[in-house]
Amino acid sequence: MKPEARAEFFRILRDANPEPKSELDYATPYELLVAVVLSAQATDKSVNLATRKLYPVANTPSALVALGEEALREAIKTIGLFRTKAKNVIALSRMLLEEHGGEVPRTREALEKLPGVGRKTANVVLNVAFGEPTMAVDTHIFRVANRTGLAPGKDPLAVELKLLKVVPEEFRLHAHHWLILHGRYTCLARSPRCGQCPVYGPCGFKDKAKFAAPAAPKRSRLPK
DNA sequence: ATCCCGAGGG
DNA sequence: CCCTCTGGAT
Repeated sequence: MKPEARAEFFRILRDANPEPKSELDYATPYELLVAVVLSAQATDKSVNLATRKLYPVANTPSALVALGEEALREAIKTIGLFRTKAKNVIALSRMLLEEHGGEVPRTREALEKLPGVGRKTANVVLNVAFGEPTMAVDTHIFRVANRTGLAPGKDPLAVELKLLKVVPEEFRLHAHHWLILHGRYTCLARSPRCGQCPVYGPCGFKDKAKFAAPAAPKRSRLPK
C-alpha cells in the first residue's frame, strides 16, 4: 500500500471513531494486565464475563494470591486455556508483589519477564495503560495488515516493526484499536465484509470485489 | 511445530 | 462438523 493510501485508510477509521477504546473491562493497570493475559485465544466478551464477577472479589495482586489458584481456576473456567492462565496470573501477581511493590511495571523488559506475558501482551499494557504508541500485533491486526497490504509481514514481529515504520505519527497512538476493531467487525477472518467496508477504497486486498458482491445469484438448473 | 482449551458462529 | 477468538511457553 502506498503512503497516501495508508493515510487515507487511517483518516477514515479515525473519523468514524475518534477516540477508540479497548473492549476489555478494566479500572486499573493491574486489572488490564490480568484481563489481557486471560484474553489469549479468547473473545473479549468471555473475558469480561469472568472478570465482572472476579474483580469485585479480588482485583489486586495480594487479593488474587490470597484467593488462590484453585479458586481462580474456577472463576475463569469458561475461558479457554484456563489452567495455564490461572497458574500464570497467580505467579505473575507474586512477582509484582516481590519485585515491583505490587505495581504493574512500565517497561517492556520487566513486563515480558512476567509469566504469561509476551511481546503482544506487553505492547497492549504499554499502549492502553501507559499511553505509549506501541503496535500489539494480535490475530486481528496480523490479518488486517497483511490482507489489506497496509503492513505485510511473515510473522507478528515483522508486522509490528513494519507498522511502526509506516503508520503516520498522528495515527500511531490509536492505530492499535482502529486496526483491531476493523478486524473484529468488518475485516473478518473467514468472510470479510467488503461490501460494507469503510476502507474499501485504500484497501489492496486482491479478492475484495468477490467479497463485496452480493451473494452470487443461484443458477437455476431449470431456467424458465 | 505443538500444546493448552471453552464458547460462539457458520 | 469446522473455524475463530487481542498468545505464550516449550
